[in-house]
Amino acid sequence: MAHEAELKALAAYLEKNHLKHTKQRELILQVFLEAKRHLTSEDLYQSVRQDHPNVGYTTVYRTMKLLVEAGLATEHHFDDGITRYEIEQRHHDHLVCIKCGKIQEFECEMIEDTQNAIAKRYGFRILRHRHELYGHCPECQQSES
Amino acid sequence: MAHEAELKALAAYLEKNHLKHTKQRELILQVFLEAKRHLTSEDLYQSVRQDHPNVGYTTVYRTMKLLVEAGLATEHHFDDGITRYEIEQRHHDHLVCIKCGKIQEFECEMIEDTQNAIAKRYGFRILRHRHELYGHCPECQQSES
DNA sequence: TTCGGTGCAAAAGATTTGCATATGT
DNA sequence: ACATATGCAAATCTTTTGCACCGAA
Repeated sequence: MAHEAELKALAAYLEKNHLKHTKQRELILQVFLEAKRHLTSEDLYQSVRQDHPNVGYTTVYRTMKLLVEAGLATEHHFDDGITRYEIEQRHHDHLVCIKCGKIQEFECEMIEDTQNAIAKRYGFRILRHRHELYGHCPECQQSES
Repeated sequence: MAHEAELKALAAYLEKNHLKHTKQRELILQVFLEAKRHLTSEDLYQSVRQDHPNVGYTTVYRTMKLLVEAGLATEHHFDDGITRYEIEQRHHDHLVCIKCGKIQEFECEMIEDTQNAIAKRYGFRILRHRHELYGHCPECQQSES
């Protein structure tokens, strides 16, 4: 069974907060970690139900919130307004194809410096950010007339 | 009556597309332009209803989509997932206070250059982007213990 | 007169909540 | 045993749609 580290992190978080370690929570975390990134709640629900048809929507929603709290997942709202979850990992930003929906991640430290300068100018204390570039991916450019 | 330019732009758009120039459309545009930025549909609906209690939600939603089409407004999805509209103007990005909700706009050309470099690396053609910094505004930092 | 527009109510989609039951601790 | 978690159904919230009626072109 994979994802030892995450399972341990979940257990630690649950214990620390006097919450219970249930089959469902572990299961949803597993499915989430195994799946490709940027899942909607619906995606997760469907995947979970394949093996465990008795799990409800409610539990998926509640568990994803919990995983975000525990620092194991992050929530994203891209421009279509649908909530997506992603595995928490090193910070990065996104290139989103508005034709096929593909999401490409990228990292860029140079931008982070610039952000700090902007924040200072307005007196903000930055805690996090989003930086998303929308356009056409290479494949979709090919299929353009 | 203010906002001559926008009203004219609306009229031109309507005519070009064989759509009708109605009281409601003009009214909603007026309210939108007069209000402070980053309005939700709910905000708009409430404002419009103050003077014209007969206007329906439906019309507000439909009109805002139309204004976006016409290039008079832009749609934003910040991290709370609620759709907000903003007056279309020179491109800029946002600093969002996650305590009081204040939104500060900023512009930064340097970042744009970096974006182009990233896009080239992945072969994307960028059409638009979002860049949002989340944190605490100066006022909210003051009131921190 | 004709076709698009409006407003209501109902539908739809995503997410949350109430509650009785089930299950970790 | 006790407190939290679960799953269902119902409730919410935001946005969209169907439809009869209204109004601009």
